[in-house]
Amino acid sequence: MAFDWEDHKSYMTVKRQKLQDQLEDVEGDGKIFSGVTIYVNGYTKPDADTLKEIICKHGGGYSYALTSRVSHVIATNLPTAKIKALSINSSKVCHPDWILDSVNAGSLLPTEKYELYSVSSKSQRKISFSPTAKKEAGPEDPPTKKDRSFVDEFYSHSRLHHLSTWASELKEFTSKNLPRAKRKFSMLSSGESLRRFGVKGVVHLDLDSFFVSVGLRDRPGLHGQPVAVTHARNKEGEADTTEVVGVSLHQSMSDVASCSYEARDFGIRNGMSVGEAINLCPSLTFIPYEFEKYHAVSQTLYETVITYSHLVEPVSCDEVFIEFSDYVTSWEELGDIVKSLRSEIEEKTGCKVSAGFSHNLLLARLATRKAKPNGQFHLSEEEVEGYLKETPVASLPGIGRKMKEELSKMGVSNCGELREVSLPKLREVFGPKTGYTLYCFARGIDNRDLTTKKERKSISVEINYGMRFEQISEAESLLTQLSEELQSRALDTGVLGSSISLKLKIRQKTAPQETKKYLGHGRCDNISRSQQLHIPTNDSGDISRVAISLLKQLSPNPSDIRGMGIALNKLSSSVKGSPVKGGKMADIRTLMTSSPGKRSPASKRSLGSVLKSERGGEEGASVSVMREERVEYQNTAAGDGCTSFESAMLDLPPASQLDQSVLLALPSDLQEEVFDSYSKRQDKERVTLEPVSTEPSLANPLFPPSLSSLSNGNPERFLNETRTHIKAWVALYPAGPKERDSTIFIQFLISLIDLNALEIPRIPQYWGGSFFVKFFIL
DNA sequence: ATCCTCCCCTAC
DNA sequence: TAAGGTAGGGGAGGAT
Ligand SMILES: Nc1ccn([C@H]2C[C@H](O)[C@@H](COP(=O)(O)OP(=O)(O)OP(=O)(O)O)O2)c(=O)n1
Ligand SMILES: [Mg+2]
Repeated sequence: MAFDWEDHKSYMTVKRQKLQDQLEDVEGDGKIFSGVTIYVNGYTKPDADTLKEIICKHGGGYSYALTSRVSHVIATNLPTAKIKALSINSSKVCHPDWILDSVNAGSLLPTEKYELYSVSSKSQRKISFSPTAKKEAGPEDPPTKKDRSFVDEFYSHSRLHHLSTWASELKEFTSKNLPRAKRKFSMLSSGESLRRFGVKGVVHLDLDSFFVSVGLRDRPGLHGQPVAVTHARNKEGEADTTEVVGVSLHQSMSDVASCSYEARDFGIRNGMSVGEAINLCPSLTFIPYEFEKYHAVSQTLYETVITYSHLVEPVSCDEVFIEFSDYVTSWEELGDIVKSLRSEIEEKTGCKVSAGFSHNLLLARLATRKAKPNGQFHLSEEEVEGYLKETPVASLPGIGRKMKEELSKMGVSNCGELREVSLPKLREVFGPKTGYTLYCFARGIDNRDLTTKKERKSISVEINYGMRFEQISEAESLLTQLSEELQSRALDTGVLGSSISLKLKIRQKTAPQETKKYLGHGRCDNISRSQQLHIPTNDSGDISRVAISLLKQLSPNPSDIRGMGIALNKLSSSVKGSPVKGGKMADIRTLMTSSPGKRSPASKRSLGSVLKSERGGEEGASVSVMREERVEYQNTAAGDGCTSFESAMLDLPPASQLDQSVLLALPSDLQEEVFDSYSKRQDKERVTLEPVSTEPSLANPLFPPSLSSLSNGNPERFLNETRTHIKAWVALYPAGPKERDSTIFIQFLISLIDLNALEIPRIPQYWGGSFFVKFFIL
């Protein structure tokens, strides 16, 4: 066999990388973080253990308690009050990125940009405390493994969670940095470039057995062997690891996240269980996850890629599309660029990359399959037909287990056979869109343009592992934790949701209590229900209130719950002054008549400093301050619609819109009350009040008040507090509130209904018309 | 037609 | 033990 230059080269690269790592280690020892001792507060990314490992490796100290030794507190997200409390003993409170970036930079970076209370700090997330760990973590109460919440613990070990998180991050990174990235090549005119043929040059990059490749950087002895990344452990080719359970590994249901190509020769595949894998290859070696390393490699991959083209479409942490149409004159030239791109990435990350390229996204992707491992392949226009003919349909993106099965029933297993099926037939079986896509893909046709940024449509949190409840209250408590996690993510991404949905996995009747996978979900039915809001939110209190209400509606048997998730849908932006795409300034009429769940208009304002000053010093102050940072309510500041107050009361919410779900959740006597007030109302004449001036109303920061600032559970206090707010609000207007302003109040009441805040004061007279009237007779 | 809700499927 | 998340495309079937 001829000398394999590629292999030799990669061997050298790895060797170099290894040397470099060792050098870094030597340099790092006692260097970067000498004199630095950190204390990690709460849940961070990376987690406390990882940070400890990093800091110690680079000469710093780690403390389990906030002692005087501590020079820096590390936290990802903290309420302002807590930051102040933590920083009193002159230690700085910094984001973990300070540590990561310092390591990357090879020197101690100034903390300035990473201090949580500084203006430039990247995010201010609220920490999610679990019910069991919500005690203040003070100096005498260091965080331990034990008081980490289930949610945090789970996520820190979940590969799929990391995969999703990184994908989101990289999408954000790309859309933010792509426009201002310094590029290696300058664009050609469309007369010179590939475009002169009316053709695109699309490259698809994908790291080879990503997790394994990263793991093997530090385990050169395992190169060329069947290796898999998994949580299950026995040997590792490393001496000190205990050979725990030779036999039990055969039954392990732990997933293989990634396996080497040598392992694939045995039939092992990503996603397989360890038990299956070891049966296929008893000599398979398992190595552990190293999430932070994967993260760093992904980051480097994307930093590198965006210097090659202004057209980059992120796919995942190890996969990306790049369009070169404007940078090359021929496919040969593109091939050379791809070669250098691949070696640059391998040089920087120590991981091998394969690349496929062709004239559209589909074919570039298919070409990558042929290129792997550690190669590149150009699928030319002439080759397409022949190549596709033998390509199994399951290789087409979007065709998975189910559709492959479905096609197989039709006698179709490769693209050549798929071509024989008529378009109408495909549409009949798979629906209009899917049918058409199949028709095109079978022919190598793909007219999609590469998209560099896509607007997020939803944000969600879910756990379908380890869910075992006896009481419904336990499930509710978990929903509360998930709500906090969701709030935290919504804050980070700057979104508000107008729709909240709850998703449950419920054990199937015939499925056994004990799942095959330890604490897995087993065979389940999925059920979901959503609730529209009139005012978008990112508040965990709002979210959990709605989620729990939805849970009650779905009324599952607590012991059958195997998974739960919450999603925010119909998103709008919470960033001040940032216009929402497609958003219109809402006039009163629009607001009054809009269905719940509609996107919020561009015009927004925060509760702002007035709310803060109004209640500063009161017990609820810190809550409202936090809320102020989170939620910015939409306003009715602009527009000239004139709807009478009376008609507003009559029109909103239309009976058809009054959320059935909320209604049904009420005791039946309350339901009747509500129906009653609706039916009475229809008989009434519509009364129009004084015409209202069309000038913009006084900016009103008092309404609506923060729900979480009101006394839930105590009807009398609730009412009184709300009255206080109304009085303060009215007092703002020398000549009394304009009609339009009262609509804000109406909106507020509606939102109370949305959020089930009114479920708490279970007093019939608060409901229906009398409820509204009561507020106005102050 | 088009929209909405509740799914199912797919990909990493 | 094991860490089965998450976003998006799209279909079925009903309401408008
Ligand atoms: N079921 C899966 C599939 C993938 N991954 C993770 C581990 C993989 O390393 C990474 C990238 O997925 P790929 O599909 O790109 O697979 P690999 O990179 O491992 O192999 P290759 O791309 O060479 O086929 O995502 C996972 O955890 N579980
Ligand atoms: Mg890969």
